[in-house]
Amino acid sequence: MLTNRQVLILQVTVDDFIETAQPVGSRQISKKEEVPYSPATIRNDMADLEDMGFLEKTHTSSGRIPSEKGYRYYVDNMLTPQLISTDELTQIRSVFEERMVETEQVIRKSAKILSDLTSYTSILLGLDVRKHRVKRFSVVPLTDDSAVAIIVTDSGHVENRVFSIPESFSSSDIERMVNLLNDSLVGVYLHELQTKLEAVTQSILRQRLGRLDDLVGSLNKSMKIEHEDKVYYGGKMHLLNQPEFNDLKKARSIMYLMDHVNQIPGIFPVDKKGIQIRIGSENNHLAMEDCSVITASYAIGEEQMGSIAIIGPTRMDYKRVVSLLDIMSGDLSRELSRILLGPQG
Amino acid sequence: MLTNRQVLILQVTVDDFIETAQPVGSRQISKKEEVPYSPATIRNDMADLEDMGFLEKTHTSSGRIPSEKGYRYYVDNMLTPQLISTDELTQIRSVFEERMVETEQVIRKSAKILSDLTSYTSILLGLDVRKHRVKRFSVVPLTDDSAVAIIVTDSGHVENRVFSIPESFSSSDIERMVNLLNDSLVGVYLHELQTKLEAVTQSILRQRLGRLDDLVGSLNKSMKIEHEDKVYYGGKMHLLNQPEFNDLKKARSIMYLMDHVNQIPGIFPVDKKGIQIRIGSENNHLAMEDCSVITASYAIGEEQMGSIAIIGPTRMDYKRVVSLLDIMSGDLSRELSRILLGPQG
DNA sequence: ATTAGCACTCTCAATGAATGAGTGCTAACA
DNA sequence: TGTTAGCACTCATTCATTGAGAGTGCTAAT
Repeated sequence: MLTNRQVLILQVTVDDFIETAQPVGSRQISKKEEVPYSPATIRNDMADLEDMGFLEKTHTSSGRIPSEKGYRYYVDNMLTPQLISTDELTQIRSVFEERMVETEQVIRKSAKILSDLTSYTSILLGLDVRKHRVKRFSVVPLTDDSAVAIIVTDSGHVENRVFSIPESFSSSDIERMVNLLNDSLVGVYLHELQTKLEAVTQSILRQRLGRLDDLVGSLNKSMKIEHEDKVYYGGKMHLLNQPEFNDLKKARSIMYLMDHVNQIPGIFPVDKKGIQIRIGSENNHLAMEDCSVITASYAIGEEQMGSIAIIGPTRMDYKRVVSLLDIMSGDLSRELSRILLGPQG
Repeated sequence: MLTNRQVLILQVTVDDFIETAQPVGSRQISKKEEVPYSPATIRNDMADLEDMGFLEKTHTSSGRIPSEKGYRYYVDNMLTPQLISTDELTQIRSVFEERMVETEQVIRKSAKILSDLTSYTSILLGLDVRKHRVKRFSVVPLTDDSAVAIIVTDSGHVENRVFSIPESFSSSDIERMVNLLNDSLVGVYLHELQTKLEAVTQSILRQRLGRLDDLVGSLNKSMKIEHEDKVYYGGKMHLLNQPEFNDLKKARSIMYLMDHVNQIPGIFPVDKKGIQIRIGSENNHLAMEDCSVITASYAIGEEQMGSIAIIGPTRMDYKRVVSLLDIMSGDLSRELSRILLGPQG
């Protein structure tokens, strides 16, 4: 159990280190107004805090820096929400004021402003494409043996694929297929599309509707290309400005990671509601050892749709980032709901 | 005018520096088989080459490195095409063997293999979207007051925009607009779309076709969002592995540049046919001072469509890169032509 | 025209001393 | 008994110095 004084000293230490990125010494802490103790007293407590694993030293006679456990304690127990200046609030709101119609545009702008305000890197995991439903299916022939299939979803998202047309299919065949598919695909979730298409093929075979199954099969094949979820970044470079990434090797591996976020599953906690904080090794990835990730989810109507994250050094300004993310995820949810569900929704 | 010996020495110097990234000394050159001169002789010639601006010293008593002028001479006069190993050739060909149907997929893969083979960063500027022609225009209503407009081009590219429907337009109104637009837009180049849409609005007004001009106006507004050309990268990280970017500041600015290529016009010579080489400051951009860019264009049928570029340090392996780009641009043109024009084209 | 020889210059890595921030411990103090 | 002052000690950092090595420029010999 920590004494009150120890809690105070831990808090001041973390705050100071977050601000300066330098190991914090006892003398420095003692100088602060809110700490009425002498350096010697503070030294004793710091030694205890180190024994308990909340603080670390970089070398035998250096000041202390917070350990992951220290950050964890700080985040769990000391996070008083920070006031965001009205100036910055209006800056956020201004993004949403010019009524946009494109969800992608909204997300892009949000990523930008978030990284600008925090000086960290923001990552927005786009609308989870699988949760969209087919609104309309259509086909546009290109050449004799190829055509584009287009699927519009209820959220205005458009998926398209080129597929090849097996020989000897006339345009009326294609028209028949489009009608057939519109009948059976509308309302289907995108992630069910594959299965559904195969079911249609089967039913065609059963009903002996000519060789139409060939056509659907070809379409199905080109649909197999998986739709990866889009990832939007803001301020990738900000991370490189953090002093902890002065080491070129670290900088390289973190940049590499950023470029491959979508290939590495589970880097960001997507499903959970509310605000998540992962500190250092909690991210389960070597390159992220010195990073923390703060994630908030956003929703459309009642449905969780994606997440919005800030990635910064473990030494990041948790108070501020949490407050900003909180505001932003709310605004984003509202704006996207307006676009996709209409102003009444 | 350079003597034969000077030319030889310049060539050997550049080759050696490209290989080792270390300043080249007279002794080192004299050791090579193809150079039958003593270090002292070579020193004299090197001093002359320096006076003429082909070589530089990093400090008073270091070996020489090529200047930009030196590279330029090397590139213009000494580029014997390098033999690409059959091993690597098959590697390239294998990309194109699995008959793909999506142009984007082809381009993506090409970017990847190009960066893998060169260890530099590859950049493929996608099909110039403006050169595509409208094949079909259609609209899918989403809610009472919004809809998606979809334009399919003759190359299978799909552009889509959400636009808002002014109040009191029925679905039959929309249908009328779609018919109207299909009549007048099919065959139009994408870059003419704006002007064309305005012309249509005018003609609607003249013909007093109800308030349909409002609807077209709203559509036109959302079309204004410019279609930026897509940029595909391969091996962004490779550049960071080059010793010249060990300097964090340089690394940062080059990474920054890469992320904003599409915002900075003219970084890559797009229009020119054949192979272009830009060395260092010829790129007209501070962050690219230490980089060279080699560009090749690719075509579909007879039409120039985009470019394929390698960006590396000025000290890059020009011979090899030029040869690879040459092969690649040919293969890419052929493959894209096959996809978009059909096997006969 | 080419080369050997030599003095000279500059970088780089290693060494070591001075500095300073910070700790741990002990003894004094309230 | 909890807090503090004092002091010896540790370690990183900075700076100047030094020697080795690589390379040049010049001059004189071939």
